[in-house]
Amino acid sequence: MINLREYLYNLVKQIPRGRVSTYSALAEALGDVRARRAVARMLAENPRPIIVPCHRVVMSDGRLGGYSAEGGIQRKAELLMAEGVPIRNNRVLNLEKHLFTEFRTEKPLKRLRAEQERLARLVRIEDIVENTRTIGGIDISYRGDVAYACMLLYDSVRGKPLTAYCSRTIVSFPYIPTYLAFREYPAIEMVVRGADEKPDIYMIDGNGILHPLSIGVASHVGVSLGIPTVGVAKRMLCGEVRGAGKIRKVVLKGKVVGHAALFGRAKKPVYISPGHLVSVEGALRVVCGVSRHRVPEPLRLAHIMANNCRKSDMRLLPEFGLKIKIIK
DNA sequence: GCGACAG
DNA sequence: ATCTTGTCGC
Repeated sequence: MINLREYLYNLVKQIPRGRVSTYSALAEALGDVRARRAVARMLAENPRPIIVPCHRVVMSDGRLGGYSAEGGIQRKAELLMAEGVPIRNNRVLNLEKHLFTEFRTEKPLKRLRAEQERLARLVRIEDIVENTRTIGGIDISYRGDVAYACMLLYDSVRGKPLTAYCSRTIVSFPYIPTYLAFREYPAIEMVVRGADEKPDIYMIDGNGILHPLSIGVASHVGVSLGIPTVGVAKRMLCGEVRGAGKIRKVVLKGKVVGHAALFGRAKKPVYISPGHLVSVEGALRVVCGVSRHRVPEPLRLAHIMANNCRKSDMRLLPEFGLKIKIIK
């Protein structure tokens, strides 16, 4: 996987002295304006200020934005003025005149988009599993760049958890809306491949085909590993909710791609969509079968376990009376 | 105040 | 997702 962070830092080095660029322009140079917040985050964590001149990156309206390096925003203003960029009231004057956007770039996010399009063509929305007796709920918790992933094997017949598989990995790819899978796939793959039990279906925290390119993290994982997956998200990424009642349809580009469902005493719905090798109705059925609270049990418990992994840095104590296995 | 795009 | 105290409600 491409190191987007270093790629960004190299783009920032292209901004000449006396010029400035913007978070959006850099996101565009990475290949998608959706990455603007990720650009801001990565620059906030810039380990080599001045060498990577992130002080030359400002907001689209000319305001300076943040500067978390030594000296703060005052220092950012001083550096820019010393380089000949006029600043008044923490704002770049005549931004157009000083704006640099002519980056030499291969727009790496475009390649990832192409990869998503390739995977999207391989998604199969049809039920291949008769009985989804066991479900593997997968969730990830983070501390900085450390990802604690948990797959919780859940017995949907007896309504109880069986085993928790936990792993710890380092992530480098930032969170960018619609590119979530590139951040989470490695950790998910590790926990799926490392487990010595195979659930009948996997439930993943995030969307399946309820995604602008029909390839949310659940579908991405399903196709990449050839496993049946269901996506369950707590917030809406795209599409429209139609109808009334506890279970409503979610429509995207004129097609029903999932459901918005209220479980327990929830006031906010969860958004259910097929990942791979399951139908829209099949995905809903699987989730309904294990839902007592807002979030379905396999994911709710996986979430708790992943959090425990993070807080204890993997020094886990037995909980819920289930088996815990650490994947190395 | 609006826009506010999963984790 | 994470940063965060006490507080509210079932």
